[in-house]
Amino acid sequence: VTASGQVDAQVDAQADSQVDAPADDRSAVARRPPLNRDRVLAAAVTLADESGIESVTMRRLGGRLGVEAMSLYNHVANKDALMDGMVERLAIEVLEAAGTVDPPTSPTDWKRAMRDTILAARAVMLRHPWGPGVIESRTHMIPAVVTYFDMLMGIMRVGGLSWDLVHHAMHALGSRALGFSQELFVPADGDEDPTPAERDRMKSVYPNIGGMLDAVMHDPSEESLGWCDDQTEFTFGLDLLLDGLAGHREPSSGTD
Amino acid sequence: VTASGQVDAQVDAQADSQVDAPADDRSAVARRPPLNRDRVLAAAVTLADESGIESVTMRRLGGRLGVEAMSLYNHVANKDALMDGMVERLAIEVLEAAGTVDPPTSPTDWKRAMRDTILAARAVMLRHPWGPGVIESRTHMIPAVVTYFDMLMGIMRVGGLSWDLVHHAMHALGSRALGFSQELFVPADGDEDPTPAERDRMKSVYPNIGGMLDAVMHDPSEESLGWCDDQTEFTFGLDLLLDGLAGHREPSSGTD
DNA sequence: ACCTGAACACCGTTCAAGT
DNA sequence: ACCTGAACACCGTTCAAGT
Repeated sequence: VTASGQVDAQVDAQADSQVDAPADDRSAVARRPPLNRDRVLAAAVTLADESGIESVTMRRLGGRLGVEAMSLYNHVANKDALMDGMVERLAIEVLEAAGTVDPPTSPTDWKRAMRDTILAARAVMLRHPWGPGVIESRTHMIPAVVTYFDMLMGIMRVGGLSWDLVHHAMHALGSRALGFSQELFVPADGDEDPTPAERDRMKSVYPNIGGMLDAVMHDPSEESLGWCDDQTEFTFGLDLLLDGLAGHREPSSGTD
Repeated sequence: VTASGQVDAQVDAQADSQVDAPADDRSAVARRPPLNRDRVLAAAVTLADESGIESVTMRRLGGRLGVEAMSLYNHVANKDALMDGMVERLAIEVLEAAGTVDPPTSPTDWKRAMRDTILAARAVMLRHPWGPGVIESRTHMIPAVVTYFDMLMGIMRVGGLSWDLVHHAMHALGSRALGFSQELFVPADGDEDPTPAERDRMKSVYPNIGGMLDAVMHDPSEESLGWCDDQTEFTFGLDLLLDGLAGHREPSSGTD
């Protein structure tokens, strides 16, 4: 009942690069480079990207790596530590993306820099849809995430915001600082726009939602990707917060 | 291996009100009022309140109700439907709390009404700490939650906000509309304020967080419950959003 | 109509044993 | 040092059987 049939192709290519003799199972195991924490975490991230976070089980992850589930415990303390490691990898990716954003060139440039940085983080999250859920399930800090937060705070300090306001800002942004805002009731992939009949029923029970549907769906304005373009909504909320924070700056810290 | 020892006391009192003869197990089961969906959901909410959401398993919930786990499937389709039902109960509690808030008395009163309503919802969430997590895990709409959202939208319409702005507002508020903003890395109960030594180490790795700790912890301003008073931070972020939305109102809709 | 008992297909995790 | 195999204590869920 071995999982050797599922040995990761990339790993094999690496290990077998200068070996062409067909090997029996024992030597295959012996030749295989020993697992390490990094390879375990990378495989977990890939598995979550491809099949969703619920498919990341110790047994299935072991299978991916050509190893029994129990071997993983040599490299991560337990499943919780595995999840911490996945968030760590994700945060490192966020830091890399954030590093390509132009730092603020003047105090009044802080809002642009915050916006670009957070949207860079968002781009990473869109590549790893399991990110938000796993991040919010963590109960203790992950260093790379803290480093990212420290970076955002540095941008705001350049903008002249007081320590107290920076503190409020981090709380007000919350998960938006990392580029996501957990959507309530995200419609399933298969869901279509409501039919007129459904809209009628909806309007009788929920008059305001009904009215909104009529108004917002009627004019699919220029560049919208749909009547609920997530990117548009995200940036709207983000700008609302950043503009509000700007209004709370000390008068002495200049205008913008 | 029966769970009859854990029969809910309240249920027994109800069932036995006019029966005083000691009964054997068979008649006890026969006399017990049959379970129904409402009692199952109420027990699940109580169990989650007392022992946390992770303790709500079909087996344990059955035990609470003096019934085998499999009996629950007569009243809820599966565990997911059970969770939906729990959110439904929670949302009904939110609607009750929101119903005690004064409706807006004038267009300019909409911000006050939104604020009071959302803070009323927040009070309910504080009584049910499992609420945010379970709500965010739901993938389809729960009617009572939609009713609550419709109510919020009604308040904004009284305030003269356009349908388009109301739509943006609901997205911008996100989970804040329900009274919570998922805290990233909520410190464990046992965690104390960082010691000076920890602060020094922190300052060298995270200069901005370190600076903030110095500044914000130094002056425990008047009425704060601590250097990270959740209620203060929640209302700060909420006001930021509501004020920002007010700024987006059509000029024609009056001043406030 | 409602409930039970046994079973199934999964989990995370332990432990002793192998190399 | 790293990996395996068997086992344990849980899950959600099914199914046939009881009343």
